[in-house]
Amino acid sequence: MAEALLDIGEVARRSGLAPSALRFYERKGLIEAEGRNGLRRAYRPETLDLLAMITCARDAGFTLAEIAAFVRARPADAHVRERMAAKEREVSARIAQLTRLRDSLRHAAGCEHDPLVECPDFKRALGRVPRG
Amino acid sequence: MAEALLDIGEVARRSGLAPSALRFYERKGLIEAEGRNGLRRAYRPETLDLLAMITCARDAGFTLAEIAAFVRARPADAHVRERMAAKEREVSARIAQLTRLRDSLRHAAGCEHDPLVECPDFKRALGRVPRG
DNA sequence: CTGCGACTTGAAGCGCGGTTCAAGTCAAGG
DNA sequence: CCTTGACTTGAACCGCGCTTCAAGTCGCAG
Repeated sequence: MAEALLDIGEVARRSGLAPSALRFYERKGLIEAEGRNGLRRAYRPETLDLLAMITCARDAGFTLAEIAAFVRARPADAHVRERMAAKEREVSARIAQLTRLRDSLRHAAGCEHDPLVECPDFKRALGRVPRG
Repeated sequence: MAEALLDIGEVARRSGLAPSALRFYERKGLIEAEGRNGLRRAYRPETLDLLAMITCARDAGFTLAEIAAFVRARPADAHVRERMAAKEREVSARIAQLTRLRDSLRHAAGCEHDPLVECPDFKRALGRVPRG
């Protein structure tokens, strides 16, 4: 099965990540090479799925350290599961916030207020009136 | 009306941002002080609304430079309006992505796969199969 | 053997979004 | 007057997420 392994260059091309980024992720414990072809890192094909998940989570605003914790998670690890559940709540909150922002942008595109920022609808859509 | 202006300290307290951040935002063109009390920056109360909007957008993943462009936008500025519309699409895409991530997390919390990352449902929920 | 080209390493550098610092300035109070 | 305390400044520093660089190593073709 050793021939099934992918060279770092191939993984880079297929994942859209730079080789330097892959090595960086390895240092951070996000991925690991299964072996080497000479000096070249050789990755299992599943690593591509893992990288897809990593970039998705990263794009979603997770830090690489957080992602590393997920990546190493095993089902037995109730502790990590709880962190996942907490993250789910975080993501939900983020979605709600982004939804408000989207609505604000949608309104702003057709609004006539001069310093757009002071449009009452725009402000209301953001829903933030802490106590200022 | 000069007495209606707020000291930087007050703005910092009410907005939840550090004074250093407010000065940083000023350098970046996001906000500006209306005047000074001695050396102290004095802000108009509306600045608090502006800051609420700024932090919202920043938390949503916009760069300060992007936000600065919005902040300076005027209704006549069709160019900026288009960028807002484009941003709205971006935000929508982000919401969709986060929704997928949330569903993945939700599933992961109860999944039995050992390296969680390799759970087929988890992967499918991420919906990323570019061509790898 | 001698290139060549794609990889290897560690270390340095970068852009972002700030914070922290030293040194200075101001208004108010004693 | 002198102190106090909150501000002022520019410059340095920080953590993150990488990229870039110099120098070295490998497999393969000719």
